[in-house]
Amino acid sequence: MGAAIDVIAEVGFAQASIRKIADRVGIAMSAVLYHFGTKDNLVDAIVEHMYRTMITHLAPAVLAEETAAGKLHAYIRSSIDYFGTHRVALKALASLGTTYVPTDGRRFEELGLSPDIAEQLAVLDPTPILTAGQRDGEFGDFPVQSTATALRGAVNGVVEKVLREPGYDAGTYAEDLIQIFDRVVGAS
Amino acid sequence: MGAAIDVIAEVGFAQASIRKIADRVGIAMSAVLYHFGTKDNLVDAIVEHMYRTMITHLAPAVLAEETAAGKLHAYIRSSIDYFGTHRVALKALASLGTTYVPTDGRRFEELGLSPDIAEQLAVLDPTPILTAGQRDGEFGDFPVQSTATALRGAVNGVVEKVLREPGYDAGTYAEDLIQIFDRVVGAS
Amino acid sequence: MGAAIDVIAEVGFAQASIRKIADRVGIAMSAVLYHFGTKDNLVDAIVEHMYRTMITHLAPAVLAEETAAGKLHAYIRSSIDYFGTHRVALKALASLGTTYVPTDGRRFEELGLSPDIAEQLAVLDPTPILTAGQRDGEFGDFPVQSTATALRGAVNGVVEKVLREPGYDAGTYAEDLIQIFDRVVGAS
Amino acid sequence: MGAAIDVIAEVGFAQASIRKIADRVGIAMSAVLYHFGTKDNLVDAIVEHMYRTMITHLAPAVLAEETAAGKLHAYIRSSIDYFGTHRVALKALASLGTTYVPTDGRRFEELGLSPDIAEQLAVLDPTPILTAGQRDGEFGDFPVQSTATALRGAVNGVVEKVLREPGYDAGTYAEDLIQIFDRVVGAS
DNA sequence: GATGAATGAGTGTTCATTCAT
DNA sequence: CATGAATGAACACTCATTCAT
Repeated sequence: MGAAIDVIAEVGFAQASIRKIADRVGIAMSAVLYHFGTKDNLVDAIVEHMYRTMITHLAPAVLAEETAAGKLHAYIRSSIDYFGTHRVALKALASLGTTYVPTDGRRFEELGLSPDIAEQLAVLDPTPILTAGQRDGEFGDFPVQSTATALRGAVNGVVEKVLREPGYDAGTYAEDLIQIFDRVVGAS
Repeated sequence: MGAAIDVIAEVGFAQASIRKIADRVGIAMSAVLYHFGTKDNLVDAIVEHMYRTMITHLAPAVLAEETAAGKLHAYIRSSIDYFGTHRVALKALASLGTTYVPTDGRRFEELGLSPDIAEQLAVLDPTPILTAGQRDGEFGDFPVQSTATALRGAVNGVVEKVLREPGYDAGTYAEDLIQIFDRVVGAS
Repeated sequence: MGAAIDVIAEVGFAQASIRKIADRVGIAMSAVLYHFGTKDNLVDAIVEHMYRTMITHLAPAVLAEETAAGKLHAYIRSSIDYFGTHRVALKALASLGTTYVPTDGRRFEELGLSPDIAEQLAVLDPTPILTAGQRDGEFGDFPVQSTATALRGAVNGVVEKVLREPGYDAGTYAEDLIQIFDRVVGAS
Repeated sequence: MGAAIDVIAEVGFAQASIRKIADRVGIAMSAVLYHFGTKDNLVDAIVEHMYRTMITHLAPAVLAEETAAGKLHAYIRSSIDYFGTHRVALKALASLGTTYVPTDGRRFEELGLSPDIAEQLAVLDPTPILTAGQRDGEFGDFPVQSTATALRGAVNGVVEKVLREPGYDAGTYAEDLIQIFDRVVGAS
């Protein structure tokens, strides 16, 4: 699976044949299919694996914080840190997201989403943080939904940057983003 | 080319064979290759066409404004308006961006970029607007580069939203985003 | 047709498409077919043209001689001279001979052979010269048929040489060959 | 590979598609590509196989002889014998030689030439035999290079004969050729 | 548990030929 | 007289999948 992610990131999912993946590990192509049964299953497994990795990176940092501002900062910092340190996996996921169409009816977003994952995945959504902060008077007045969307976009924007400019300093961007969104939510 | 964009948007570039594209128009597959010569050329033409459409949508609105704030607002409004009204083309472009690897050495970003297009394309980058606004005292203090990246991310974020939620109200998001970034740049 | 010969010689008949030939002349591909009707007809015309060129090169020299030895020497000299000076046409003919299979039932040898050509083409066969020389006592004892075959092979051998070694000195080979076959036929 | 040779001989390399070859064996076209990977590789394998067959036919007979005359006679006899009994393979090789252009940069002559083959292949060249015979006084005076070229041409000439006249008696030609070239080299 | 052989569907591309203009 | 558009057949090649071993 590690090899699969590497290959997908390198050549894109469209060109990532099972044979190439197997060759990288040094086993026979049919061995891959023996284990996963189907290419769809392989993709499923990959996506699920990525979700889990992401969650274990992000969740603890956010949950450790008490205040809404703390959670917000942790969300931004750990997300961007994760994006900065997992470029290969990210590139693979980006390729999958726009390329792969499951043969069964499912949409891409439903892949690898066992119920427990779906639950924990909520941590990747800043909306609840913003809502709570506003409700508790910690934040000022601002449009919650749109700000959440903007925040997610701004965070994801670093992916593109990072893929295009290998030397990009994601850390600085994270701190700047914290300052920017503090201003937006009017953190007191 | 319209058909090609549709097909790519629907099934993704990886599954968008020339045959499927031709079938949609009702002509022979070889007729497509007769006109474009190569699948690469077809992609080139598509990308260039999209860039042109985008530019004709965005540039006039931005250039019509005098003040940096005006330009910023126009940039956000027209971008999101374009994204909201060209979802299919956008999905196709997204698929191309992550899937397509030109057979010659060029990188994806260099596709369809005749010099005149590259020049005009600068209007899609908010950085010069922010820089000018700050220099002329119209805006306050904020990290220009990171804000530009965040803004682009926030704007692009609507693409994802719009693709996932067909009924999404992009107009409201645009106005919210204007308000959000006014606060960030400290527009006086 | 000149262009056709050039193209065939350069890329071989298998890769010599009508379009490439037309491009070289600077006319439309369909114009070629307008004149020749069919690729088969084009090949026919080419082969016939080559035969005519060959005959006009070889026949006069041979016919000008009175004695069998003179004819033999002229045959060798003019053949090899022709091969040395028409390498391109020769290469094309070689490619055609081994590649082209007429769609109608005819064999390759029957191509471009109008009756008048077939008649004159006899001059390319050394057999009658050898037979006459032996009958008239000018030559000694030797197996006519096999010597004719060997002579033709030896003469044709220069084609291969000339194609492989661009600088090959065909003139010397011709004189050596005359000496060699004088010895064989026991020319008095 | 046997089937491939047959097909190439019958319809010429240009028309010898992988599908036709596979059909003759009764397997799927993709099975051929599974084993050879590429049409180029298939041709490589064929050419090498032919060289090996040729060498095992010719080399022993020539090497068994002690004298230059003996070697010369063996060369002529075994070459023509091989040509007479391997007409199909020969026709295929002729077609390949004039039609096939390797996709990588190699020239046709470099195909299938592993070093060991190249070494043994020297036996197909009569030049060393002639040189040695002249040096040791066994042969008289004659132009070595041109005679070698003529001899090779004369030997190859039988291929054409044999392909055009299925009943041609190659054995007699071989004996005649021995007699002819004995006269040329002035064998004592 | 793992593999190599084999396959059929599908890919982009080339080509000679037709045809309306 | 000549052309550009269009086509169907063929091509080499890739791929996920099956299956006997």
